[in-house]
Amino acid sequence: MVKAKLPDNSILEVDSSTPAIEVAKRISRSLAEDALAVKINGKISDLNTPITGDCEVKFLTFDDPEGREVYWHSSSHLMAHAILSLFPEAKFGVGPAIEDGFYYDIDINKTLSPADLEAIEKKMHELADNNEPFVRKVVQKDEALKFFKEKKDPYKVEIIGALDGTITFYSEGEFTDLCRGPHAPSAGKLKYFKLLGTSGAYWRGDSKNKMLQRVYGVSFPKKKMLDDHLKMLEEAKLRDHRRLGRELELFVFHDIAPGAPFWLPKGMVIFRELEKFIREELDSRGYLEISTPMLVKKDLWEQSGHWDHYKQNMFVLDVEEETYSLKPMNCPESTYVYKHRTRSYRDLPLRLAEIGRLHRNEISGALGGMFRVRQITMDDAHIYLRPDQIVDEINDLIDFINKVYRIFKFEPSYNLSTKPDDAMGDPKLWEQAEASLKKALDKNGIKYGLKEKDGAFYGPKIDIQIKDAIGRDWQVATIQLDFVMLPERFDLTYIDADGTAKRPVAIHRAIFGSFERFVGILTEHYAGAFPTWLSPVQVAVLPITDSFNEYGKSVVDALLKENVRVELDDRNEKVGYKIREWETRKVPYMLVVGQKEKDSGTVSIRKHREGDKGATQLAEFVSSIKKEIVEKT
RNA sequence: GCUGAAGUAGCUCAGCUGGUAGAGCAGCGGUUUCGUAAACCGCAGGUCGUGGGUUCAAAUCCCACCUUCAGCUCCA
Repeated sequence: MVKAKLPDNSILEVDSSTPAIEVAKRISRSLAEDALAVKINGKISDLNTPITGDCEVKFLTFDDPEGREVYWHSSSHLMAHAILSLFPEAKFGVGPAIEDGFYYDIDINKTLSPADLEAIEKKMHELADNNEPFVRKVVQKDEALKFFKEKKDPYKVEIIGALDGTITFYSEGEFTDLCRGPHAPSAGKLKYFKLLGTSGAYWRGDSKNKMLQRVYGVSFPKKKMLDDHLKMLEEAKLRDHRRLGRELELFVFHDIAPGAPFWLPKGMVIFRELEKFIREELDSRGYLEISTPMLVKKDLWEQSGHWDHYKQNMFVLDVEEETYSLKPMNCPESTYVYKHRTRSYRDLPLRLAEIGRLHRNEISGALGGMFRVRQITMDDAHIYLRPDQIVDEINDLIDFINKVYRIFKFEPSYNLSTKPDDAMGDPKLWEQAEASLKKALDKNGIKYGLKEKDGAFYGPKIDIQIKDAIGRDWQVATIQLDFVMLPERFDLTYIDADGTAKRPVAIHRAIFGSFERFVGILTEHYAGAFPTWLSPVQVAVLPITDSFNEYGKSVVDALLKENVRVELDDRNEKVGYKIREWETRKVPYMLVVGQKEKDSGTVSIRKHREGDKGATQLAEFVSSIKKEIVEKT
């Protein structure tokens, strides 16, 4: 008998060599039904893996991220099986589970059409109905090579050639694939699939290699889960900022300037509100705003190192015998502000903020709406400080970042990236800096992920991700410590209390990242229905007929006096028509005015998506909307 | 940059195998004066992404370029 310890700390005694699935059956029938794989002492294995000694056992279902991975991985095998039975000449690359589903890279002399995908999907259902088990088999390397050489599958042969140790095959029905596993017990567990599309992908991600076709799919054990997932994808499409940006007249793109938006008046209102907000915060937190030249000689970039490492992303131009570049980053030039006079330890931290226009020559294929542009406006800052000031400063930055994101109802999550192998600078400084970052995160009670060796060569960093209204993650803010790039390369010093010159540390940080990208994210996050403080038009006043235009005008004037962004809709249209239009423009408040309102000095409030809220005294509405704007709720 | 798909009116789209463009919405002009998501009538609007080629004839076929979209990082 051996003891299996379950996640709830209970112990189950079973005969040695009992397959894990039998343990699941003893726990509950539904668990045995839902289980996809098992984690034995932390190692994920197939359900029929025998339990040979005392161990901790956890069964993985679709509810566990690791269970989903198994599910999707098995689905990708099932898809490969279906593809092979429809297209026997297909050769296979790799087919892993990914964050939201799975894919398989295939080599086939035909571009797969949507109709092909449907056929594959149908075949997958047939194969799933056969409910063949996934069978694991350990094979010798030469045996494995022989198998795939006979199948004339060069990709698998290449993979096996690079493998050491145990090689395993998995078979499901007549389909056998090289695979580390583990897999779901049988194909029948795989119920609802949707193949989402195809794209090109180079073998091993290298553009020198042949391009394979990557088929993407997603699968779920319950129909509702698949439906919900597809609905979410639809929802994301409806929220597409490129479409909303045009419809709501925020910004447009034109062939004449690829990768750069034309900000329309309404979009510019949002831009300016964000700028105003961030400037108020900067002012209250001791930042000093600067503005540095956009066009500078290449000498600057040679000194900073960008000329060697970043030149392909820079716009370079020749002006009167000299080579210039549009700045792709603000950091090097901020050192000129630092250095324009001798700095004392009393000046530190010196927080230099710059809301600067940057130009980066992104390769054409990478451009995409506001998310990837060639011209960006960054809410950048460079903070110069003494090493002993790091903890306090990071602490303030975390507070700053949390405050900003709370306003937008984003959930931030933090990742700390530590010293990479090719790091520069004093190892002691690195140690101290990483400890400072950890201390600041802990002090704020922040749970964070650790990305070992993922820091920049010049210092460790904290990256902040946010989760939007439909659960998507975005990388936005960053806090990077820098001992080398700015301090060393630009030979920055301050005079310490003892009269000697010392080297400061620099912090690069951004909170929105870029205004362009951030406005794109906000547009999708709010699905275009911006909160009142950001909304380009905050109130629309709708007189019922033109005999109330005058009263409407007086309402507009009262709001204008309080700096509310208001428009009077005095067109010759029925009120239903006006309401429909302002609803589609996602304006937060509509004020309907007619005889009743005129007589009583009131307005009838209609809130976006909520409908009629009844009549209120004008003065009361003015003070409540002002409160809402000031509090950014 | 690479692979694939696409580009027709401000927007969404129709226009089959070649015979020189059409709808809805938006816009403009009128009629209507109306109480919470679309009143009615009329008008105007396009070098069919750009350039070249084939043809008696090209939105349609061919080539090049531009732009956009999906992907090119997830590693049996």
